[in-house]
Amino acid sequence: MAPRKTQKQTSSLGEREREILHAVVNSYITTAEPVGSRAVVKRFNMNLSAATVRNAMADLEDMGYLQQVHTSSGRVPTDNGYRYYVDHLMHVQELTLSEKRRIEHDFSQKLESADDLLRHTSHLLALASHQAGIAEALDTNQVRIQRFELIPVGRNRLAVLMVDNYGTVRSMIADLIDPVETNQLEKLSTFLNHNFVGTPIGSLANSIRSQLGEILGEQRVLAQRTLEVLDLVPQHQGKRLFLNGAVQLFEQPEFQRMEQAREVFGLLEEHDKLIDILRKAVADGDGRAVFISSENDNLGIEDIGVVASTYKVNGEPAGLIGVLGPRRMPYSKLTSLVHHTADIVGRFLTKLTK
Amino acid sequence: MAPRKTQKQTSSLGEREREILHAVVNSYITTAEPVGSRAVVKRFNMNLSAATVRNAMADLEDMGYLQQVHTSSGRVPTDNGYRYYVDHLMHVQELTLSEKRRIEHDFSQKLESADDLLRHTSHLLALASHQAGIAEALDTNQVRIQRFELIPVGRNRLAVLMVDNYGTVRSMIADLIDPVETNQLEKLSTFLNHNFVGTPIGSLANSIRSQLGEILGEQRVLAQRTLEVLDLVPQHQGKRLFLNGAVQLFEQPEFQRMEQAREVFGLLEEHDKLIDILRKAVADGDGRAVFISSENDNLGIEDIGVVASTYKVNGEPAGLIGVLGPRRMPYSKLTSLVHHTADIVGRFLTKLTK
DNA sequence: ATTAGCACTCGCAACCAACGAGTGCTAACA
DNA sequence: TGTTAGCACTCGTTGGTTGCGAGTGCTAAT
Repeated sequence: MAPRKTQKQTSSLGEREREILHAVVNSYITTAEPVGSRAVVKRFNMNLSAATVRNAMADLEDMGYLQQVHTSSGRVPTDNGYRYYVDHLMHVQELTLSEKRRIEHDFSQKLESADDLLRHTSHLLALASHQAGIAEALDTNQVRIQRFELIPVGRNRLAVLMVDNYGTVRSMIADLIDPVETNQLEKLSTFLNHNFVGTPIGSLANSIRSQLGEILGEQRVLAQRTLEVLDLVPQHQGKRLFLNGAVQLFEQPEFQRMEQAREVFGLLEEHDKLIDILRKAVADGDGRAVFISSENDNLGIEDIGVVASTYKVNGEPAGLIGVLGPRRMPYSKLTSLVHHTADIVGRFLTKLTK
Repeated sequence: MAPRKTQKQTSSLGEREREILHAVVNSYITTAEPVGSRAVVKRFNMNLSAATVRNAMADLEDMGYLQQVHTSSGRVPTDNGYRYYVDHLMHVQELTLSEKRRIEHDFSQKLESADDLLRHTSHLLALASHQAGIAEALDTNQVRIQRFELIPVGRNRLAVLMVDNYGTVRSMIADLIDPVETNQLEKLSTFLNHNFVGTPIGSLANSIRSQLGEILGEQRVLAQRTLEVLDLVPQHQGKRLFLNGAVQLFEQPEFQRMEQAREVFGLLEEHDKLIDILRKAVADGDGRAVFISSENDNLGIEDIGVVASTYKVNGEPAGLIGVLGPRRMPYSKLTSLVHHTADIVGRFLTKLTK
């Protein structure tokens, strides 16, 4: 057992400090108001006087975990405060069994396609968290072509069909100049199935471009046109991100000021940045993480928090989901919600793959 | 020529009143501030005294075209005022040739699929109008099946392919219990192509359900499963609405107050309501219209305006586009922007159909 | 019919005082 | 030596007062 600390230090916290920091963050998370020493002893009926707490809070401020919005008003957690809270203090609040059941049930209804499932996920997260719910579409390296089919349609047109390992069919139509000849078609089809089955959708275009030479000699026009069409695949992937429940952020007191609100909504429209944030949140650690506002960020957004988690398909990381809200978020509930949801999403997606 | 009016009347406006109403609305549209009598004579240097204008404005208020936000402050247009302005007063500000060119050019880049085109439209509208841009997806009755293809995939799976008259291919996969027999497949395929080609996508499900009996006897299992899959088509249509540029609304002074902003953003998330509004706007008239806030609306939203237009494919109305912003909008520019864009969208979509 | 003049209204910003929540510090206490 | 009570002080918030200015409606003169 470590010797009891009696000296204040800037590096690590004593039991009392931890307790008080915990109380402050908790209180602030629920009330959104700066919390003073008296409030702490009352709400958490500690066996301490306000003055003692006051001293401890002053220390916590010195150490950078708390912050005064102005001289002589209650304290508010800093980024570091949240960070410490999330990492060491909070009791993760597991979902109840019935909540888990409901989520599970919710998903079992929605097994059509991976996209639908993920769209639904963002919806569910928004609903359950009262924050903005985010779900990234499947990583394009996770989605692999399983089979090509070429089908003549009408006279001069060719339907190119790709079935992926999630059972989704992508299809597009190529306009040809000359009518299709069946034996050429078969050759091309064999060629595609032989060389590109198993290729991740994300790298299909490059993959094909690099092997273009091999085939061009023989069946120039047909092949050329077909490959041009295949080149378009990635765009046809559709949106990479599903987002839901943004309006709920208006409820939060921190977004009552227009500036803030505008910033956040601006961010929410920039899907690339959003994904970056999720990715950054999850970068270190075990793929489940909390991101707090301006922790080493480069974007001008203050005062947001994110809880994110990677979902895995067949054991492989395949995408991200999460919720976004004000920095002051009920992390203790949200982490379990998000992580558990990620697990379920992963399981159902895995079930979809063949 | 009608005899000059010398008497005030509540029914129709004299030349002076019209002029002044025009001035007030114009001024308010650009400045967003209540406009007083003096401001009118100054900004539009009329040969009248403020007092005279004052009287006229009082009359206009009696007639319900103007409104005072409080006793003794400038006037603001009422719904009726906007309505009169839009219908009788404003000079539609045609797009310049270069603007038209740019729009046209913009579209010619995006000829992939109808959905892409419409997504792009909402984007373009948002950009050009500085309001929220909206584009409804193609009417499901406009999209007609042109050809079915059934393709065995692997062992027990069947890909169902539908090409529509826009060249878009819809495809889904049915899991079968028994391996596919080729001759059954051909029969089913012929049946589908014979009976359902030309059916609008929107009514396909019903159409098929009603003719289910005819086929079941012969090839029960295969047919059943296939039709089940086809039943899902409408959901696979994806979102019915494309929306863009909502953030820009934050710039508008009328949405600085949180209440308003929240209301509008709430509305923007309810795509069904949005479509209703567009539809209502366009219901009467020639399919091009302006909708002003609470004109006979049932939803609790105040203070919005909409400019909408129907786009036609092969002469048939096929969907709606429009912009949404505060009631105080530069209608004279926006109407031409929206209507012209609708024309172009229609033309390009028509080009897509085969 | 139009205009000038004038008293009046009302929102808005500035200022002020009172209040109260909360602090830091000091001195007393266990 | 850590804890507590007491107290003076800070600072945001609230509510009331005031003055200003934009704009009006009305009346009387043109």
